[in-house]
Amino acid sequence: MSIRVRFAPSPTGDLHVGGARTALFNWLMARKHGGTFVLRVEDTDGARNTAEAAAGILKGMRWLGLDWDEGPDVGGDCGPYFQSQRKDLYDAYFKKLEDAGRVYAEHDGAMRFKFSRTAITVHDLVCGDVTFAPTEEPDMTIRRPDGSYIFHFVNVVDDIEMRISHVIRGEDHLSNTWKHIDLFNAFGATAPTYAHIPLILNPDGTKMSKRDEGSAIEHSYMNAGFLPDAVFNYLCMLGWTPKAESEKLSRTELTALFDADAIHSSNAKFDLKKAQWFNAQYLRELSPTELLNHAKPFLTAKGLAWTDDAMAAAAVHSVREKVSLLTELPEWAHYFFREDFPFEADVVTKLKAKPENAVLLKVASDQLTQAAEWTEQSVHDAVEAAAKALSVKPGAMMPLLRFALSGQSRGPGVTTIAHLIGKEKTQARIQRALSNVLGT
RNA sequence: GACCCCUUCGUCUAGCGGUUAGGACACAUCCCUUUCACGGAUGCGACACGAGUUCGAUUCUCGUAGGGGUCGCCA
Repeated sequence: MSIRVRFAPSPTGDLHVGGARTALFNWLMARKHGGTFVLRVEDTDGARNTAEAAAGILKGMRWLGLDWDEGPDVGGDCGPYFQSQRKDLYDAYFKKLEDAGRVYAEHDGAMRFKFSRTAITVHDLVCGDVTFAPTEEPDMTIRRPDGSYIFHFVNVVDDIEMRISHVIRGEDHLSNTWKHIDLFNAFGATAPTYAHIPLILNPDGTKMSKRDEGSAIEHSYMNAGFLPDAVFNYLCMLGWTPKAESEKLSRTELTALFDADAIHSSNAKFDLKKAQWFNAQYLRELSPTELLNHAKPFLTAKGLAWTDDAMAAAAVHSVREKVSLLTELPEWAHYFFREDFPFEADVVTKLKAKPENAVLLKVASDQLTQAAEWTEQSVHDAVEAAAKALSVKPGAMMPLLRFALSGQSRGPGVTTIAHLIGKEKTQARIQRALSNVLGT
């Protein structure tokens, strides 16, 4: 039997970490076994669903690299993949239930499914066998008076029609799963294998909802400067521990290691700091070009522009280990992109602190002018020569140059900055610091 | 209220009857260092509680407490 899994979001809002991880585990399951990953949009609630939400969910999944084999935009043999377009099918299945005498009408026309009221056991890859005693709950409504169908019913019908072999979903569905099995039985169909994965909670242990920090993929990750690979990796670690030496694993490794049986059964609290740590790890591995590509929107959003891609790439690359999020890049690298960068207040204070600072800068400038070539080494040699000429340590000279060249008290090596901006700008910036800040 | 799931450092977790209870993030200190970081080292820090079973329980069983979930004409 081929592995067919699905992610079935309801387009009522943005893609959330919980949903994203559910999608991710399904994706991993399909990829690991060479199966099929189906994306099905459960938009049966006309009042709450929006096209924007559906588009947003697809966007988030694409960003995470969770490509689907069947579903919206890509089609497939079991379409359409929007439940709002499958009414005829549901009507046909409803008829089967009717013929079997398993449904009856309420006074207002709503239709209920008659439970079998037998003990039902859910065989779950994560939770083991969970048996529910014959229920005392009222029969469940599966069709509204207006003829539209309800979640439990369409979910089961589609899982049958789409030949879903494994249902990996949030643990919040476990308590209702016996109802689904009751329905599968009523249709004479075999229920899929279930795997109810633990929920992701807020740091304070409460249920994560749309408004909570770190919950929305687009807002908290895409726009917050995370790399998709890092989020992918971090989400995997919430509720599942691959048997590997490191926690930092590529998609390929994660796919090879994936094992639904090994998913935990206890909820996990979300830790933004650790997610950022993963991001920092991935950020540092990027080549200058890759880093620039990821950084572009964040740089331009801050008004930074450039014409030389190689230079811009080298610039962001030079500060890559200072940041853990792409959004932090502009504040660390802005002076590589503009000449009118501001001077930090304490930088001005430190420059003005000692009268001889102006002399140090002038001598350094003179030595730099004489440099025949412009490499990090030659810049370093020039600064050293200047220090020697004044009988001070290079360590006294470097900070001043840093202030002059970047307006910042922290950053990459001074020689790296000077080399990257070039000889002319280095000279000009020293002159500007001398005249504008020190007034000489 | 009924039913279901869960319970190891602050957080994510390893552990599957005998361990100095291991790792990662965070935090602290030190080293490295022209700054900030990176990196390296060290430290801090946990088996919810109570009964059993057993020669021996973090590990197995039951109970209690706590957390989460479900019981919709939401999904």
